Amino acid sequence: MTDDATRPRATLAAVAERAGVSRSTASLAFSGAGPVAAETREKVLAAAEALGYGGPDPVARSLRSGRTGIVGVVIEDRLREAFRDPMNIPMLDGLADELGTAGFSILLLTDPAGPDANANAASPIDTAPMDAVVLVGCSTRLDASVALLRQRRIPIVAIEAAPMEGVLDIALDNRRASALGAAHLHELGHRDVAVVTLPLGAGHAAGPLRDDWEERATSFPAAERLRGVLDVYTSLRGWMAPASSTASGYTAGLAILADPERRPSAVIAQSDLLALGVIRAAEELGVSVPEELSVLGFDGIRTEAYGGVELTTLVQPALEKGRAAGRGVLRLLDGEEPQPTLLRCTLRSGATIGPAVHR
Amino acid sequence: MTDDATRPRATLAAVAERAGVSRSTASLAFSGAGPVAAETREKVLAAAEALGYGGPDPVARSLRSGRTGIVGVVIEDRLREAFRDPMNIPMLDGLADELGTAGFSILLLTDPAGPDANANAASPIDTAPMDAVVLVGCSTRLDASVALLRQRRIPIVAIEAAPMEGVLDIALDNRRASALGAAHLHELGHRDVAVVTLPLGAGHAAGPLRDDWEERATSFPAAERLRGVLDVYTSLRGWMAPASSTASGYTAGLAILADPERRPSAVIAQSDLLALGVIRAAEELGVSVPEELSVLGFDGIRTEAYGGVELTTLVQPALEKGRAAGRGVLRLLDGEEPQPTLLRCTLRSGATIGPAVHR
DNA sequence: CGGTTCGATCGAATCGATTCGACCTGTCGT
DNA sequence: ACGACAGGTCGAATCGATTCGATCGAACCG
Repeated sequence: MTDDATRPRATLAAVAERAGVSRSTASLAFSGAGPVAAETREKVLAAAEALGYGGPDPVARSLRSGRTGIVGVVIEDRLREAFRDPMNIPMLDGLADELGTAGFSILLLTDPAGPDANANAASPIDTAPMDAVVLVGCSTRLDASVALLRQRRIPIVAIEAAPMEGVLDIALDNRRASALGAAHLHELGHRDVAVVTLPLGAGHAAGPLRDDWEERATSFPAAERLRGVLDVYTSLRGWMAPASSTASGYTAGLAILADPERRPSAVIAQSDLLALGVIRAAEELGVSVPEELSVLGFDGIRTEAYGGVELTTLVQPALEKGRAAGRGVLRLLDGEEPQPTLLRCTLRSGATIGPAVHR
Repeated sequence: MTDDATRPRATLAAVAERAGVSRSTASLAFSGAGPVAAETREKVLAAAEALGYGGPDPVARSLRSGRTGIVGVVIEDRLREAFRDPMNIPMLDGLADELGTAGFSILLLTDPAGPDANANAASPIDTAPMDAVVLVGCSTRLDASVALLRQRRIPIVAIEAAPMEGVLDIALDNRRASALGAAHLHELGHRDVAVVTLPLGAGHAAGPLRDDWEERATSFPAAERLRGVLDVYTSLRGWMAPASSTASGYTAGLAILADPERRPSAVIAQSDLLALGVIRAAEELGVSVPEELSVLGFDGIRTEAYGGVELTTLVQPALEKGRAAGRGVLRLLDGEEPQPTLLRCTLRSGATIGPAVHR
């Protein structure tokens, strides 16, 4: 193998010249489109080998064909945070699966700098080469970039975002599911219930939920899940977690259960990680679950890895969410006009909910 | 905003014409390189606005400049598997952090099809546009692709791979660290020890470790960690897990602890997830840790999210691993010749190791 | 045997920008 | 008042491929 790093990279033109054919023929020999005599192809391949030519330059090819084979996935967080949410992984997996078999790769686009970012600095979202974009849990902070993408005629798919014009929506029935769970608790007699919400947006302080939460919320799914609970329990105690994690759930749990006199009979946690944290707090305070306290989760994580409690929770089809987004991307790239998708969550009974006890 | 989706995307040439300037001037107006009269810039920007021009095409720009702003990260697994390993997340985070501030984005490249893949089908690894590549836990299956990357003059950084010519190596002292942990157990009097290894490669069957493991191993870090243990305990019982997960650890634990007569005094698990699984198996069999059984892990995950056992384990600097790789990429792209990095793991004492009890 | 068709190859246009060198026009210094 | 210099603009080459239409022989068919 000729592997001379000093020599400049060979081009198709050089290969063609060495093989004694035209550039067009050399191109055909590589791409396989169009008829090329076997002998000619051999000559071209031999010349390529001799020159250390590694095949056509992807960038040049993209320029001509108008396709890069890249789909951007915008995750509005540091990766660390994004992957702490266990739902993002099967979602990405479904996305990668659907896109991968169609020959596309995923470009990870994170918000390079927080809310205080320099608005003038071009972010990769605005300048990366890609054929389409998937927005994951995106807030209004991205509005400018979304407008630019639209202008660049780049198809956009949004997962669990507030519906936007010209953006294919892949949604979960967060509100309905959340209401379903709440209704279940209501049927079991629970009247004094507390909710631990997901972070509603950067403008909020973690802690007791403020009355004006709705107008200040920027996270669509977080708000929807909360609305679902309020559809059933018009008034209740709320606590906003700073993140979807067991640690935040633990803190919230301690706060909610602190005063034995004012202890609710059930806690609705708007993610399973939060629920696990609440349960740990209850254990520590000597409150037994589900006898003295019912805990409802949301997401449907495999709890086996987290210590084995069998959560009662609303299971979301995370893998399918990613798959649906992937299929949406492919359809859009094919020039079709796919319909928005609404996926349903289902209540899975575990061992963390029981009838309300009246004290 | 003019947002006419029917009209073809505007080009810089169209903008220039409408503004009554040459293409070169229009280009300068956008890029900011070179002197442009304020008035001219205004004209160009106005024309762009009117035509719905979203800025220079990234692909064309890349072709000219030779830079795409993309770094490929090759993860030889489905994403699902890759992200199940908790060490990959801080690693990726460190990588994204270092690369992101330099303006690069990460292209996720997974092995599109298993070992049975059609070797002729061009994979994204071979055809994606990128400036550099980071290999994560790569086996010999990628050799052909690596050769191609080298031919294309694309800088390559490998994390925890067997050292390769022309590839910048970012390594962990897996063997030394593993030996360190084993030596610690030895000092505490443990003589009868079992090891639960990471998957050594596709050719192996999970279960009792076979004598010929070394020649068939394709996972470099897995093999190195095992060698480290064997540096101290020249002979011991081995069990190869099919994956680094609590479930696999649990299975391994049950198998190893099944016979009370042949129960080892310590188990060396070559990842923390495996260790947690072993501990759960021990709990279930009524074997108390660390009184009756010592368990050593490897990695240093935050166990708080997994149920709260404080593992004694070898902590690897996962974030720093990613950072080092990121810096390596940047140096290589600057034409420097960075040195390979060797990062050290440290033993962190938790509550899962105790002195050997003699029965 | 002439015309048609098919297979193989080539030339040239094209994708959408960047950038170097040339050119023109004021302005400043002496 | 003249040469130097700097700012502003433009033309043309360049990046590395793909692809359409044209060309040229050879085979095939009636």
